[in-house]
Amino acid sequence: MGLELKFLPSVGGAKLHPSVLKYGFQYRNACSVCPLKSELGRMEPVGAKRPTIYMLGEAPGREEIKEKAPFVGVSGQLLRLHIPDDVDQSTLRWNNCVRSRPPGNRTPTPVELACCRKSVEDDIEQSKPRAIFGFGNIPLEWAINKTGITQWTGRYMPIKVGAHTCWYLPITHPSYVNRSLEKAYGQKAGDKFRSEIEFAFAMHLKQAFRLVEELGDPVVHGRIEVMQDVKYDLACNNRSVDRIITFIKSMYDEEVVGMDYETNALRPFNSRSKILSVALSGSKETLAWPIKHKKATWSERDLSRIEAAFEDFVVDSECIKAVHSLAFEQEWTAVFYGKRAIRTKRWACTMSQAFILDERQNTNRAGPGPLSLTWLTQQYFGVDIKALNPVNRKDLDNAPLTEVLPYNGVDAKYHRAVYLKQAKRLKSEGLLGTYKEHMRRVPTMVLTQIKGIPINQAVRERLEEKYTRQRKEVERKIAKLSVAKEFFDRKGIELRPSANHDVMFVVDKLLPEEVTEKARDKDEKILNVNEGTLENIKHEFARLILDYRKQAKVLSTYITPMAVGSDVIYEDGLAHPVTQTTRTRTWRTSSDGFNYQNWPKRDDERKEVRGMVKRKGYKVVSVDYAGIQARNVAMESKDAALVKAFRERYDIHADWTERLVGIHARWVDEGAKALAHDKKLFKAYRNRVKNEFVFPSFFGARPETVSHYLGVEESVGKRLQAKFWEMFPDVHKWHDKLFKFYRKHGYVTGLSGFRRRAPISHNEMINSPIQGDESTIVCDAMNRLSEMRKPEFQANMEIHDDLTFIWPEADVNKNLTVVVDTMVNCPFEWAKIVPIGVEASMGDDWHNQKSIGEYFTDTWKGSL
DNA sequence: ACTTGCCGCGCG
DNA sequence: AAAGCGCGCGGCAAGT
Repeated sequence: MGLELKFLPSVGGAKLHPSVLKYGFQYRNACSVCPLKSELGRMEPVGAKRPTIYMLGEAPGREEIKEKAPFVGVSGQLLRLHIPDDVDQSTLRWNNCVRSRPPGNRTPTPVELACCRKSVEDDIEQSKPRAIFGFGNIPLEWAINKTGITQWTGRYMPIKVGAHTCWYLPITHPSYVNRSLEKAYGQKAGDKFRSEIEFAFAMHLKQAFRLVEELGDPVVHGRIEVMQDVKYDLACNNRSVDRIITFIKSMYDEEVVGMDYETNALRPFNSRSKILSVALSGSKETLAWPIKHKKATWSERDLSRIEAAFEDFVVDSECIKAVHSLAFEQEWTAVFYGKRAIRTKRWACTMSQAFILDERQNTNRAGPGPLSLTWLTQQYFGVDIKALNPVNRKDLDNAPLTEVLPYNGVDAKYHRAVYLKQAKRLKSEGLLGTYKEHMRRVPTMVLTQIKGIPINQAVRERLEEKYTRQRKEVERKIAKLSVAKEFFDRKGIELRPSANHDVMFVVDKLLPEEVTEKARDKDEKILNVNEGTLENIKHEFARLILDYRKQAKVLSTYITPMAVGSDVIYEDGLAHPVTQTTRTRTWRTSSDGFNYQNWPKRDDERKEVRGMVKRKGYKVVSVDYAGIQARNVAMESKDAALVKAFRERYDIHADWTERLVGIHARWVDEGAKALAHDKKLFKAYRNRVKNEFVFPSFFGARPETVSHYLGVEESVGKRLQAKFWEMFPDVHKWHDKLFKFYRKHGYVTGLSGFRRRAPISHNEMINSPIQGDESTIVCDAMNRLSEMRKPEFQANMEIHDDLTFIWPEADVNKNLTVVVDTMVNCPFEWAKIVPIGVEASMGDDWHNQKSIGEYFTDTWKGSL
């Protein structure tokens, strides 16, 4: 790496921050070896000698050096603008992680940071602030050796700087706010914030000042506190049995017990899957012991005694069992100790707590995020317990027990500790009810995961053969095109239809005149080669690429991964995808490895892949809520016209199709004439109105956008939408109300009580309650069915508005009656404002389903 | 060899 | 021309 270590002195003795240790650097003579030593004007910290808050930035900029004061440039002005008026600024002290200016305002290097560290640490140690506000990623990394400021902002944690313990509050850097303004759009007139990022920044800053007043004294755990009272027993002899069983028995009397398994696999469904060790943690002591770890030398009899005692504990004990990622722990518990153990109400999940307290996370980012135990221990105890213990997590079975067991024990101990911290916060923030509703989902989803999805391999093989053949045919056709030969001549490699890079080259360089205006942006540039672009290219190549993608997508995403021996098909022949409940920012579930929620359905040919979900002698029955999101809009807005529409079965879309023709006949040139007598055509136009006007309007689309969708002039779209709001005024008012609520509280919430926190865009504000309520209704029905504790009412799949079951043919009527009854009788008072409807379809597989009935709350008589 | 980011596209 | 929202996954390119 490019670290210039050669000029760094190597002297031992001083207490070093890990990031400094990493570079083998010592503090002595720091300034004389600093790469920035020749830069002009080293800054001194300014402000209060004994500050309440220490404002820590990244490095001085040009203005700061000129004025000899930190935070006076553009970013500093923005920051000062948002410091609440009631803050006494004479109690602040200002400094940067690097005190000289890196040339061109570049990010300071690790060496530069290391050089300044001692001086900044000393200053904090001497000035003893109650809290440090760190602006941006650099101070965050400086403080806790972790990055990800957009996810850390708005949180807080105890931190130790030198000998001084205080709070650390990460906040985004004001320059990030300034940059966000360039991209911001749709600002409301008279709004004091120029973007939602700016609003979030101001809110987090205000909240930080408030927190400093409210938080108690910070406590940071070091290695000694982490390991304290963590015991383990690896002797595997008679005395171990007594000790472990006595300990397990003592846990019955605890209020809260931390619990943790170490396993050799993520899922318990294969014969090699085993629980390696177990740890329980009570108020006084934590104990970890081996189970099936390679190095465990239990006699069969001794191990079965321990297992029996533990099973009794899991099934019978009244204490709260606190784990991290309950779904994971319950899957293993159910498979190894029985399903009856997981429906007790005394489970707690620190990951779910964290999700309810702050759902913000970047699901695209690899590595531990805000819901990980790593983050939580950092946040609540100022320590990363994973970083303290270097055991190889990926191969615990081959790690020595002297590493596995302490690791296991520390985890269990902190499950308990983090649980207690978060339980307090949930209570004080009024989120216990939301947490409880969330926790109901976990055993339900776990039981669905265990139930699994049957994949018919004969169907799969036929599909694989078919689509492989079709893909090859398209490949051959593409290879024969002259542009493919030209591509080879120009690039020296064969054209790969799967490489968009290659497709772009052909489109851009070889077919420029084939590309219609529509496929270009205002600078005549082709921005992408997606479906929309390729459809507008009048050349065989574009058509063939689209065809190729269809075949390839279906194969690689849906068919090939379902093969026996792949990582989604287990030894039982079933797929066991995970239905995640702590992932989306709207309270929907998501489906993981494989994603059963996005299997083809709309495309007439490719939807046949659903035929793989099939079990001989069984029927696949899907029951979906009809138009649930539009009903959610009615529930949220209580708009009289919309409510009436649902009660009287008035078809909004059909109505507005006719109105649209009235206002703008040109839109339906041929359609206008057909409306009266051509049912199929009318349906097509109704569909357009539904998807391009009615729904987008409910969900916050601007008139410009719906105009574009419909292909009418903006003035027409504007007029049309104005009329639409005349008909549904309270929907429009509800949009506005959401915005006001958000600006007041910093989050939006649905009728179900979940929260989505800043920063969020205007349309996200509207959408989140809709999706949240939708999910609450569907998952509640799924919960109530699951809680009947009969396997037939445990859904195989949940897809946002749909529950799917796989039943023996003879049982369908009996079972479906119960499912429909449960689904239409939604217990939430807020949902009762409109009738809810479900539609059931049935088939021999998931593909060949036919509608078998529609049932509504207000007409349901209790039988099919 | 592995991670990360982007694109493209499947669903509600 | 076009931001209604929410996801997961496969392929490729580029970085380490």
